[in-house]
Amino acid sequence: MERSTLDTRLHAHLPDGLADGVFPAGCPSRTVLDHITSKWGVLILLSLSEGEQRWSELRRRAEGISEKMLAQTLKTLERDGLVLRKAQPVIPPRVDYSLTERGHELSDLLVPLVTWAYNNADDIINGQR
Amino acid sequence: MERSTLDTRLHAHLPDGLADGVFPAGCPSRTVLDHITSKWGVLILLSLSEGEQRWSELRRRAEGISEKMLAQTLKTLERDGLVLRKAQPVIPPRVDYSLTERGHELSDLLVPLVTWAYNNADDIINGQR
DNA sequence: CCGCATCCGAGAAGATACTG
DNA sequence: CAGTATCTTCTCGGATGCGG
Repeated sequence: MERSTLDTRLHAHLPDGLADGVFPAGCPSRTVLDHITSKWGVLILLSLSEGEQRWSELRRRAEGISEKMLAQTLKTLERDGLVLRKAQPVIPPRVDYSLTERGHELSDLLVPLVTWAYNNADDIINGQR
Repeated sequence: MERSTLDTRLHAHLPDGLADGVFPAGCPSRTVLDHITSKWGVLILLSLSEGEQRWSELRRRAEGISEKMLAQTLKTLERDGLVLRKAQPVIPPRVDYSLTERGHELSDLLVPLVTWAYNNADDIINGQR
C-alpha cells in the first residue's frame, strides 16, 4: 500500500506488521484482542486494576454479569496470564483475583480508552457533535 | 471504597464516576464501550485510522468479516458519530468511509492497545511469561 | 453459603443468494 | 459495487445443581 495515499498525519499509526490487511484472520493477536475487548473482559480488567478482589466482589462491581460469564471470563484471562487466581482452602471458600504484571500493562492502556468512553458517552448516544 | 486498601500505585486510575461499581448497568458508557470494543468495530476503526477507504477495501482489510457485520458495524459507528459515510450517486456505486474528528480521538487510544496485543499475542497464546 | 459446572432457550453472528 | 434478505450456526445468559 502507498503510505502517501493515506492520511496518517498527526495520528498514531500501527506497527508495520499490521499496516496492511489490518489483521490476518488466523493471527493470534485476533484471539487476544477478542479476549481483552470482550464485553466483560474489559470490566473485569478495569475492576482488578484497582487491586486484588474476590469472586463475590467482582460479581458486584461488574454489575449485570452472570456467574457463568464471570467464571468463563476469569478463566480466559487467567490462561492468558493477565489475571492471577489465589484460592484459599477454607470454608466458606475464598478466592482472590488480581492482575499479573502483564495484566497491569494492559489495564494501563485500557483505562484511557474507558475514560474516553465514559466522558463521551452522553454526546455519542444523544447524537451530538 | 477505601482507596488505601487498593493498590493503585504507579498505575493509571479511573475517573471518580467509575471508581466504584466500575460501571452502572444501564449507563450509556456501557453501550458505547460495547460498540467500540466489539470484535469488528475495533478492526474497522483501526483500518480507517489510516485514511478514507471504500466498502470493498474495508471488507478486504477486515479479513474474515461478513457483509452483514460490515454493514451493521459501519451503521453503528456512523450513528455514534465516529465514522463518516460519503455516498456518490454514480453507477457503479461508490461509498467512502472515514473517521470523524471524534473517531480519530478514539483510534488514537485504540492503536496502543492493539499494538500491545499484537506484540504480546504469541507469548499469551503460548502461555509464556 | 461461595465458587463453580451443566443444561437449555433466545438472540446475535455468520454464510450465502439476491438486487438496485 | 454496495448493500439487503434469508437461513443456519453459535454464543450468551438464566436456571439449576453441587461439592467444599
